[in-house]
Amino acid sequence: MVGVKKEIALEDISVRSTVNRTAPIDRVDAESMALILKAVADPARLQLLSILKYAPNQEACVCDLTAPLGLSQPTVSHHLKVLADAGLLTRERRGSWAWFSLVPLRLNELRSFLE
Amino acid sequence: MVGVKKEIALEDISVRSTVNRTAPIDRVDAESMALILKAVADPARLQLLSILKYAPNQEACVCDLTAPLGLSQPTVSHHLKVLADAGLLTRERRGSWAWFSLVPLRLNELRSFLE
DNA sequence: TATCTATATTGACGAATATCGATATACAAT
DNA sequence: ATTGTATATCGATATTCGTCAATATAGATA
Repeated sequence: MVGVKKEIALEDISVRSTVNRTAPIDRVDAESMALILKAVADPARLQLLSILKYAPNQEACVCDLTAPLGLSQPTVSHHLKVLADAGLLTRERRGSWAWFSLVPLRLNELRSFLE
Repeated sequence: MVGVKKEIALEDISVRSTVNRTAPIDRVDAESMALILKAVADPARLQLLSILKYAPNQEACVCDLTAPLGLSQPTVSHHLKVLADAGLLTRERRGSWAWFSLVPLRLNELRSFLE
């Protein structure tokens, strides 16, 4: 498994985590939630989410995001991919640009998990 | 700075993160929030928080936590320290035992940050 | 005191992560 | 086709993280 990138299977989280709990989560559910939380638990990625939230149409392209973060273009691209893989952003190509948007439903899952 | 353990300064987060935002968070605030999110973004620590939530009095000692997690005692102790350093748990000694409790206020900060 | 038990700390290890420069790819426009 | 721009991927590196075995510490009890 060396060098194999882990992608998040969205179904793993979406269904089980939103159930009203009556008992502690098991390891499987905990690992699913940890995946989405890890995606958010980074200062650069928190800034990206926050910038998108306050952006017109809640969307932006990579070129608008490198400057406010003070990070290189590859690094910003990497963080956007992590967020997209976690289902928190969607990516849409328009000409040369890649536009990223928030996925409110996914963010709600995060919120509702924390009750 | 090699080998120096980072501890979270609770004041850094508690004040600024609960303010109603009108603009994207800056790097400093993002780093503060990332600290508490990192503490939560681990399957073992999510299980610990969840177990405590459903425990009588929302508290438990280390000896009750190693078995359900399937991890060694030092590892569980480590995770509890991470959560306590993030202000999410309090530790109280009673005789030989160390009892850990949830800090609801701190968990609310986490929730309210995600709006 | 000595001993037992519960918890914390240390030291080490492999795995994962954040970052960048260099490069590849995709698309647009000449 | 060529050139230019925007984005993605690759390769490397330094750092952080999760885990355990071994050990240390704290407190209870004999």
